[in-house]
Amino acid sequence: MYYYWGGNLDDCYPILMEPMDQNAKAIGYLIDRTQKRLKLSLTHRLQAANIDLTVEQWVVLDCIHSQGKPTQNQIADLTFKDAPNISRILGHLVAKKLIVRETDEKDRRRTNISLNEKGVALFAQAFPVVQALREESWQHLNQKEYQTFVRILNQVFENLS
Amino acid sequence: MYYYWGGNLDDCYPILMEPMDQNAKAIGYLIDRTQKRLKLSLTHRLQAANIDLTVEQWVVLDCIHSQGKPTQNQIADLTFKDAPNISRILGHLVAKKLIVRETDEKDRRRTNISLNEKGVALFAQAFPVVQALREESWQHLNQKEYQTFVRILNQVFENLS
DNA sequence: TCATAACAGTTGTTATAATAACTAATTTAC
DNA sequence: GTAAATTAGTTATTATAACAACTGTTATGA
Repeated sequence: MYYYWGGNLDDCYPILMEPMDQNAKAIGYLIDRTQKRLKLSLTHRLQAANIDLTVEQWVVLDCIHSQGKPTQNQIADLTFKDAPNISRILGHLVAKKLIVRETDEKDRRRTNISLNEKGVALFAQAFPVVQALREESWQHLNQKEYQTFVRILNQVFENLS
Repeated sequence: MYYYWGGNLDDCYPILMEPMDQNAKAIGYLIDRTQKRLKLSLTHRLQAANIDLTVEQWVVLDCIHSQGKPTQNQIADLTFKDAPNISRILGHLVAKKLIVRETDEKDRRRTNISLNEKGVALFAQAFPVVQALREESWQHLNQKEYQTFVRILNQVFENLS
């Protein structure tokens, strides 16, 4: 039997299709819909809080906040996005006057990114919203389950490296 | 302590930031990167097999295959996409001559979707590719771990309903 | 029955994802 | 020391995601 990526799981449970290898599971489908709902929830909460940030913009803003003064490539690596997307997302953040682009003195190919005052303020405003979502998303689950979940998720990640 | 959505997890392990509620975890970040890699893997495998389908087009094609003759709204519900996106994805599938749109006789608002011969053939061609990915993504993990994973993932999903 | 609400689908807009092709700066190798 | 390769970032293109606004069809209710 197997479950498949892309089909109806009938109220969260996989469809039994036919006798087959038990190792073939609809991981993609299951992950996809939860990821989609998490992202949409954050989008709505940011809007409800009158915070003018998309989820992706938040991810990048958060990355810059945690890194201090990363280059665009560093942001790309850390957020698992590619260079063109980072370039454009940073463009939006610059347009919103949240960050500053500075050409690196030693290597003029590089651009160092940092939050300005408004960026720091918006991060502080958005963080509690994100934090609340994290807590709610993890309701009814304990520390051990979290560890198991992370281990399995990372195993899947590694399996495809 | 908490882990955060959007930041560097340093080789798959969460960053320790400060003493805090243990229930706040970077679920979004962890799910996001694995989902992204799964999707990219399938994209590359379909390309390598010379199958002209995007992942989303595959998901919709697979849904139609499993449902027989769904309406567009049914496809939207089953794939967790919205009506406009389904409309456009179906547009691509029609352009590729893989599916047929038919106005419902009894309710002329509805459009019934079905695979044509070429669509069935392409499904048959793509399915083993998807199946192989599913098996590989689940390597080194057993049935019990799969069940645990699904349960936790669906709990997170429900937490945000 | 006729106005109104609900429903199914389409079109337009903005943002993200992935790839390709490009410029400019720096390193490397001969 | 200079040509070639590499690296950092940008721009262009196609597809998807989410939302708003729209057309056309069916159902509801006074």
